[in-house]
Amino acid sequence: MDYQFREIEQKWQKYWADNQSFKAEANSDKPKYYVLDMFPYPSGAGLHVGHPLGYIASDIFSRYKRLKGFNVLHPMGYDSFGLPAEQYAIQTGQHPAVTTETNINTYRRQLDQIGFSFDWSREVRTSDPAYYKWTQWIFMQLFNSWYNLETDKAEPISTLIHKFNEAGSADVKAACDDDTRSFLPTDWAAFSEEEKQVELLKYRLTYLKESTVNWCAALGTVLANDEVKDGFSERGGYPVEQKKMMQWSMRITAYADRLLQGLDTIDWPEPMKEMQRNWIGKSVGASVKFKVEGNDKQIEVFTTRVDTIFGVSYLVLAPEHEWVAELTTPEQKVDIESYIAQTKKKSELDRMADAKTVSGAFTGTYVINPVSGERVQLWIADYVLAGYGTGAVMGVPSGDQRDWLFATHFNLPIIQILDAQKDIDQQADATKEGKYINSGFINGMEYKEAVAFLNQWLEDQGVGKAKVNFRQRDAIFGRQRYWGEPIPVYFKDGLPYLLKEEELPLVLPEIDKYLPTETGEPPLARAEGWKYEDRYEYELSTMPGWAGSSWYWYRYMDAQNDKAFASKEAVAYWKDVDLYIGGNEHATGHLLYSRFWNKFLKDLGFVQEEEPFKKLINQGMIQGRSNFVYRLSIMQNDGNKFYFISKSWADKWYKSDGYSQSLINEMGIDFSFEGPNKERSISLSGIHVDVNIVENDRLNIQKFRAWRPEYQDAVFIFEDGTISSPTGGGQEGAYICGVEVEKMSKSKFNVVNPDVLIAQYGADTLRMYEMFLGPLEQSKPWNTNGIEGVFKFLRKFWRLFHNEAWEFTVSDAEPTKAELKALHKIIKKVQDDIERFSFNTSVSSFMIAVNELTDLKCNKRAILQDLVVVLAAYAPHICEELWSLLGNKDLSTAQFPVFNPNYLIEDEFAYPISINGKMKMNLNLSLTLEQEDATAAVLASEQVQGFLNGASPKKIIFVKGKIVNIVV
RNA sequence: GCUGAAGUGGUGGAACUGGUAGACACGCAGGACUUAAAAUCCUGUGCCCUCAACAGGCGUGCGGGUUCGAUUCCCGCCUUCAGUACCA
Repeated sequence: MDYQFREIEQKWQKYWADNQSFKAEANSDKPKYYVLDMFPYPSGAGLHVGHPLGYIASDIFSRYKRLKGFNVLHPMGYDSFGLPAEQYAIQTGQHPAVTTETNINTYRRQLDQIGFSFDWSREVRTSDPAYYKWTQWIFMQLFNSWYNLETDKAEPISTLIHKFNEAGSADVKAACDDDTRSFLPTDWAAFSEEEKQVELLKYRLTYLKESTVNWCAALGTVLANDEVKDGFSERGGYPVEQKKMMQWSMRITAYADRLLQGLDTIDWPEPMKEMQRNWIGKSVGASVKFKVEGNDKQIEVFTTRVDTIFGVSYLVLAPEHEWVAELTTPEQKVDIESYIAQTKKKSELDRMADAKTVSGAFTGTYVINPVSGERVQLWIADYVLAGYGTGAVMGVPSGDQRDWLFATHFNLPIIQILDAQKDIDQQADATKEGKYINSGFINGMEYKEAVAFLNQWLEDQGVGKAKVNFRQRDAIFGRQRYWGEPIPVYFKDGLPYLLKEEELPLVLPEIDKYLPTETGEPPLARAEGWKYEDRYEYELSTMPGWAGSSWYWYRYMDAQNDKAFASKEAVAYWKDVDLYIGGNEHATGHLLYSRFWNKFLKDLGFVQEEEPFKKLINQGMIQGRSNFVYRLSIMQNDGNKFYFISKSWADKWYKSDGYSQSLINEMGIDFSFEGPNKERSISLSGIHVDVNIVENDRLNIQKFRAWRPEYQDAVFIFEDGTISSPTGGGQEGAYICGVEVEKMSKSKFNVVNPDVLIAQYGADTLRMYEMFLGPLEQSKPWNTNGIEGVFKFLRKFWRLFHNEAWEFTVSDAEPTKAELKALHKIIKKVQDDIERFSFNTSVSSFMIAVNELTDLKCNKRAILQDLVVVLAAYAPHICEELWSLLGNKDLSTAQFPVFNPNYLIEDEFAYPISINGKMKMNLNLSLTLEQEDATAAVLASEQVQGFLNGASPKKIIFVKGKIVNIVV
């Protein structure tokens, strides 16, 4: 029979499901291999053709590893809490759990059709109480922990309490809030329970604190920094403002250094690591305190160039700095206030666009440089950010271009501090070369010496010290939304307390509608009678979207466990993710938070590895490829007329800059409008057309007529200039559409649904075609143009096993040398390609192999059986069918054929002969020949002599098995 | 501006450590089969000159360099995409 992909694919998908063919073994002698996909948020739109790209790649890898003898864990699940379901619930009143369930079913159906080897017995859903019980449990562990800087890890809060009891706060080195109190053990003992809790909260790894948050009024919730783009919410694009609120936070900054160091130990794409490094933003420098003249305040600044401190000619505060009002002299008050008013008006976007213009205002106050005792002016300026460092900066115009511009603009002194600084009257020179001048006690020193000396000096004087600063802030961990994990906390006397472990999960209560209350409280406040022990108010925020995804890979290891998030044995066996495939949009969100929670869980001994994802691959984005038809509209006195003109005519139109009578004549259009503004009554517009009725940019006229009622009688001017008959029918020319690459979206009619392609070509073709498209990591527009080629390949492959009458026929004859060579070439190629994630090149190689074997008319079992296994990871259905036709069972338990290099050994090679590096001809030479004999043979060739044309070779390069180059 | 990735035929792309640039596929053109179309199969296909073949010239964003030999290495520049944004 011909290749019947529909029946074959359905048959084997059912077989795999019925037999649980891809269930990972819990205990196995085989080495483990864990392949993870970033699990999807099940959106209402379902999968488009871009989503499965990474899943296909990881599936090929998983199936390959299985054939190579690994116990493979390859699970799938759903990140099923999230805003869209809730927005939909607000609009329709439908419970988000219901729509989520529907969406998941759609996803599952679509995923199943593609033939993935997921172990569905381990499926997880973050919105399932059996799952979020453990998300809540981890939250509780974080609440019950503090970060000990001495041991450099998280510890149970009990060890901190023990320290407080024994020695008070003195010996404690912790990652904590800035406003912790100093106390003796006797003070601690005398604290009330409430006071103790207040103090401990400042140390906990998740804590409640009044913080400035990104408040999005339109979404009614706070957003994390990585959910805000240019002052607008990433989702929806609503304005975001800064607002002070009591919020749960995660003390991720405690792990900043470890998150940074860990990057050097993992195999991730460099850009991804770089993004995380930038996000964490570590800078090494010093903090220095400047005394304010006539006030007992000290302004602390952070600098990465403490060595330039003698060059300070002014100090700047951020306009939002809380001391600004107090430190402004009465004379300057008007200036400062008008400047602040001015900066407040500027949105964040304006501030960015304005980066080049210098602005600021003098407070009238002076501060004292602690190293020189000099008094310098205190300014405010919006180039200083309140949120970074201390919100105060020292200005060193000779060494920093921005400071130089500021000083020049406001006529402040520019002091040279290094003898190597050049042209500082033209611009700043940030060199670290040379020796210090005008720099008091560091005069004559060099950079390294000066930094070390100053850091020590500042510390001795108590006016500063070496300091490391991070850009990263603690992560806000609460959303004023319904569809998320409830935070397992209740409040007693205004203080937060955890639920008992056995009270988990704290299940989301039912509410009447999914909106904030009239008083602005989160939706959970609507839940009637929802109180802890019927008395205490629960926390009304829910967890942010990233909570459930920050540990899910552990749940897959032991998904049904109700005693622990995963058993110790399961964690000990699977350890970490060997290969993680997903998009790079999660660089600073999910991937950072996951590493943070992982390190925390490791500190407490729940998991074993410092890093959860050993190797990471980013699949590129699939963009949409939109098609256009060009509609020529003619407004005439007797009504409007429309012509759809094919692409080359549209091109001509645009080239002639619009209206051209000669072009209109050429197209044979009757355009008899007379009067003024003739050219304005005719216009051309490109209109998006559904890509599903276009094939290879050629419009399917009939489908187009049926697409929209108004196109039913459309008139076309085809590529060859002929005009369609208004009623359609008959023989018609080609209408070619225009093309543009855009985001894949419904409104652009460029969404390609995998279901459609699977119906037409089958899952195996889709899988291979998605890989064939290009390197996995590259972004590219989706283009269905080449899919036929892949489908033809699979038919050709099928054909190898069948005779002219489509009867399954294989021979048991001994394979020839050429056949073995073709086979072993592909074995090696696929092995190498998969190991380096170059899936596109193996698809080409499969085509070559099948072409070769077709030419050889090979239908030998000895060859084809191995070929089936080699192709199995890419096109599992057709291979499983052929495998069973060959009389075998369960391809998933087969072994990948062993490559034998002997079959590839050649005794001759067609050497390319080049003259002066230009290839001229090929010459067959024995591969046993060495330099001397080979060159002799080359020169003896008549053809070579012909090319030399009498010239005598100066030198002959001979690279065995590669090339001969004759230099004349 | 900074950081990162990329730039190869009409198109997607290949060439893995410097060694035959354009594999494989799409598209296109021609042919076979067919009453016809579809499907299938065969042939050709980087560009230029040439009726054509032979031969030749030019060709991996641009300009240089290293080398017997560069898509690959080095220097400078241009363009596109992504991330980031006054980070002290």
